[in-house]
Amino acid sequence: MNAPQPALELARFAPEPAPAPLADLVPFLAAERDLVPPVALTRRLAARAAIYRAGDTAEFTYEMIDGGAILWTMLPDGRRQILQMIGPGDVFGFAALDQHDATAVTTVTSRIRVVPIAQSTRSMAGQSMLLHQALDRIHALQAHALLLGRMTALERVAHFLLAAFRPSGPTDPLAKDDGGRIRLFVTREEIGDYLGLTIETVSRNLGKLRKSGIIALDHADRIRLIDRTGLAAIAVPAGDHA
Amino acid sequence: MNAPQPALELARFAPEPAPAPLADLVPFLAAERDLVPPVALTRRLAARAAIYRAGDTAEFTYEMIDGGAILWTMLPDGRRQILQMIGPGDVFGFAALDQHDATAVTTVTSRIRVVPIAQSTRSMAGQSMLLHQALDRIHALQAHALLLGRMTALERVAHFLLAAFRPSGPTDPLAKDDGGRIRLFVTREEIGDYLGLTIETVSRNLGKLRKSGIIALDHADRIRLIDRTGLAAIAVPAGDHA
DNA sequence: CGGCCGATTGAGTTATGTCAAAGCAAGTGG
DNA sequence: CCACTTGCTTTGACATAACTCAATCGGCCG
Repeated sequence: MNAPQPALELARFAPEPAPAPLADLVPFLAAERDLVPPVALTRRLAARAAIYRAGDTAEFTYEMIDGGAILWTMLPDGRRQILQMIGPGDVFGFAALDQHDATAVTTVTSRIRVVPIAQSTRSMAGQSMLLHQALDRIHALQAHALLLGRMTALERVAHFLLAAFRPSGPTDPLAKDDGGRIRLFVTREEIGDYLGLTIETVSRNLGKLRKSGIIALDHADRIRLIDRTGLAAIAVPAGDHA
Repeated sequence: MNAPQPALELARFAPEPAPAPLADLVPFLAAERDLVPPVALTRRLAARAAIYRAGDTAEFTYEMIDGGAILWTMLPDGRRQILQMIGPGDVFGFAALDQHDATAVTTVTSRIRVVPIAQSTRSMAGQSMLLHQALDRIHALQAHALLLGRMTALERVAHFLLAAFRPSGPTDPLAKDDGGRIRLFVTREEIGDYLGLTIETVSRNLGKLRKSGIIALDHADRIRLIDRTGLAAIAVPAGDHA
């Protein structure tokens, strides 16, 4: 469980030519950000592009129009925890009002609306919106803490799948195809880093769900949901508690 | 790792005579909450008293004046995850604007300031305060996700101790005595449920830190910090990452 | 003093991690 | 168009950290 090979880790997580964070791509905003309200613009990003990185000054909030991204923190030795899978409709980047404490990277080609933070915090409506977003985030993080601290690998994977099969509501990092079949836009490693597991454990437990007839894996990233009730039963283990 | 004995769990977590949530103790606030600003009052609670429970209507925010509390969620089968250890200065109870998604219980005799939510959200200053509190919470929950998902038992215990030995800043569930010696107000079980470990693992790793001369355990709940640097080195494993 | 509750310690089990070898698609260059 | 490379996934064999079960210890309170 301890320190992996640094060189390898570095190669894996540092997008090689180190693409400039989005904030750098829109420096002109710095001048405009104190002007009239609707100062916001939409940018298109390629897959695996950094939106911002831990340590960057937090100057903007972002809204995922379409596409997907992941948000993560990591330990100095490279162990990584993915904190959120960002999908259409999600607002992010407001975690701290000074410096980002995590890194956000797209998983697929995405369109993102960029809004200066100052603009959001100025109006009552903006503040209220941010507060609601923040409370949602707290709720989700608390649920995730329960998952990371107290659930088995199988339960975690079931949870992930259940979220993935939600009818394309906000916060899914994947697009739903036709009836019940989805395409995953995240690798096993990302699923593992989200669930606090290794890729092998993720793979084995997906296999277990396949063998028990709850899902079908047409291909590594094409999954069909066969037995939603069964999946839900695993995700939320019934207990005779009051 | 699965479902423990329900009867036992129930007995452990349900404060026997089921004390009324704080909200019930101050029903008169319901009438006053729309009046002039400084409608807020301080209440004193005994140790192990419920402040609110998951499912209760969220009508108030709370500020711990002095004392301590823990905040938790649990699975239907009784597995519990403690989400926060609340100490003097901490504001809590605002996690959702409709229903509480967690349960808050004092660990020691406490004084708590109770403020109607409506009052906090009305003014710009109140909203701004809540937003800041929420962002702090997000930051802490993200750090905790990294701990739960990616750290070893020893690292988790080291983290907990480091937080416990912080100079009585907000968010410690324990009071500092004299130089470097603290008294813990939480049981091993609570530490375990906070760190995603069992009591035995907590105990063994405290023992390990004791044997390596980093802390001294005068008594189960009296700890002396001998080597802060050593403790910090364990909590944040050095890595040669960029 | 005796009982009780929490903590510690020991012994054995197991879920998950680690290391390593294939397997499989998709892409690339000859 | 095919052989090769590449990157991700799957599967197997093995190691181990953490859990489980159980006994003992140690304050504390009546």
